[in-house]
Amino acid sequence: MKDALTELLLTALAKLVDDGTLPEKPAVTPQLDHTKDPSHGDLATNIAMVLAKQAKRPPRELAALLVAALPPNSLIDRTDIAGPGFINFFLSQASNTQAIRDVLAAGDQFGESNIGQGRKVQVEFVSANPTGPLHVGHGRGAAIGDSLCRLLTATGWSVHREFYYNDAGQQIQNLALSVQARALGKTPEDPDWPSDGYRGDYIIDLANAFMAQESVSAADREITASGNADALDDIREFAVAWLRREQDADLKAFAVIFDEYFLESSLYSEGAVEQAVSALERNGHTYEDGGALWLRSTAFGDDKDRVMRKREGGYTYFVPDVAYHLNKWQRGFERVINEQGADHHSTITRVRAGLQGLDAGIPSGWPEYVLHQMVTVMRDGAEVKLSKRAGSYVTLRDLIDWVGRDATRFFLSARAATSQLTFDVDLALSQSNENPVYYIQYAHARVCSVKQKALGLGGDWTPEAGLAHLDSLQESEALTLALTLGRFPEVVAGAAQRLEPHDIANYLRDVASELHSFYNAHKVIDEAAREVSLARLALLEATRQVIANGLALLGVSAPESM
RNA sequence: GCGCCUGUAGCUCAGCUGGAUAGAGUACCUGACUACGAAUCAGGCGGUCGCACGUUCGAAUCGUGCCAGGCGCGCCA
Repeated sequence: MKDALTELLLTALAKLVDDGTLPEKPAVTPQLDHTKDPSHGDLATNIAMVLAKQAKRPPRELAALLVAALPPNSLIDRTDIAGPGFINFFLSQASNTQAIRDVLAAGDQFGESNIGQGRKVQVEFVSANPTGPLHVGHGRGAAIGDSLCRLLTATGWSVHREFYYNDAGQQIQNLALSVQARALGKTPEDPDWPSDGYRGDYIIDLANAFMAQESVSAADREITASGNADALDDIREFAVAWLRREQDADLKAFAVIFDEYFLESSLYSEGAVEQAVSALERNGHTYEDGGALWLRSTAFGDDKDRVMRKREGGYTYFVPDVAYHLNKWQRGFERVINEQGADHHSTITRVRAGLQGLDAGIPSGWPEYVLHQMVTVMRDGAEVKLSKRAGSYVTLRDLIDWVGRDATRFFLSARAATSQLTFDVDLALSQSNENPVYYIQYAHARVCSVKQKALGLGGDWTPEAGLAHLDSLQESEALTLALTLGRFPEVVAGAAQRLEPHDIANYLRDVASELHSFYNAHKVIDEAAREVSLARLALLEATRQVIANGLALLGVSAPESM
């Protein structure tokens, strides 16, 4: 719809260039916006104000010339010149209801596009180390990252979902020592409990499973415990697999899947870390000082230079990260998006600096980052800080257990990632009009119910039959809704382009609201008025489809009854 | 002290690649079920868009400076 109107405007502009009103072909394509106020029409453009200066005419006069130059068409009912020089377009009834045809024709593919043209993009998200259950921050990352993947897929990208973790570092050593201590009957209160040990109750379960020689299989590994409490390597390996399995269970409950799990340890074992370091040395971006090897990251915009190899020999944490990203680049991902908590934002400059220093032809803004701010959980009017199981933090599993998967996903992805998020457990739990998830799902279920009733009448009481009578849709509520449905592809494309899944949640709120308004104002099934009834049925089915498609992008279910 | 994010209605938040009287939910008040799902709808109340300058025909949106909150500033990961 927007595109068709843009074409008309371009034709009109070309005509004005021909007759000398405009000195040259405008460099910008006209901007068309959906209006907030119905008295401003359905779509509006500010192009006359933008071009007023070079046309050397007042905006309103230019607008009038532009309107006069519009080719004849069936899209526009009438136009209006308003305010300082806006051109308002009032769409024809047929344009308004076109979306209904489009939706029913495309079905669950409505909203999709081929903007990505099949190009590869890798999205790394969650990337939790296997030292404990996933916390709410990981949950936010999982919800946002997964929705980003769905949005990118819907817009024609070939998406690779990756989870990166460290299975061999100091934190894992602390984990193994903690499990061993539990296996030997110690508690965190004992004086010889490992310093920096993990204190959560899950360590007890883990130790018991190890001693019972249990077998565990996670998405990317499986192992049987030796049950030998003296064998720290055995414990380490088992603990990692056990926690990976735990995390997989949580991710599965959250409907989040990955194509690949990438181990930090593999970067060492396959020499990728050493190769990256040598390349940086060879390119002259390093120097030694105080027994350590430094990266001259200030040459790439960092505040200060960073230590790469510590005096005692080990590499600092960002070095394998550089090697990892070089690996991503070498795998052919010219586009990479990392979704992570904002508390790690300081690594961005370092990793990019390291990548630049490799002289591997990597663009300076690569990879892209989506950072989410912190989540605080509120319940009964107070902040919840502890989980029984994990001890020091609220887990993703806690949230799912409390409010269910749909509400958890919706709440975690319905806000801009850049905003701190307050997760109100009581609100997410309420089965009432207070809860936006139910509000949207209710709209879907309501349509399903009406559709069932219509289909029960037999004959041609189907949404498809209504397509022949769309011109009988005349009420403002119906036309408003139809126009909103037609915006869905733009909304999806915009959310994917800006990497902002919360746009979808906001849009669905609007759709549900307009559906409910229409529904309350007009009876859908009236056997005495077949044509308009069938047309309304088609409108409802199109609405249902758009809600289902939108919820799918958020990983939220679209129930037929509630 | 430095960097990043945030500051919009009592509360939770949209709007932020500049556009027309600043939106939604919630809370509060008033109405609507002998109707296909009232988990709904209609109406009302409620805002110096943190503050101040600046750019612009036009600023919540862009720039600068303050103020407030969060996160990060390790030879920890």
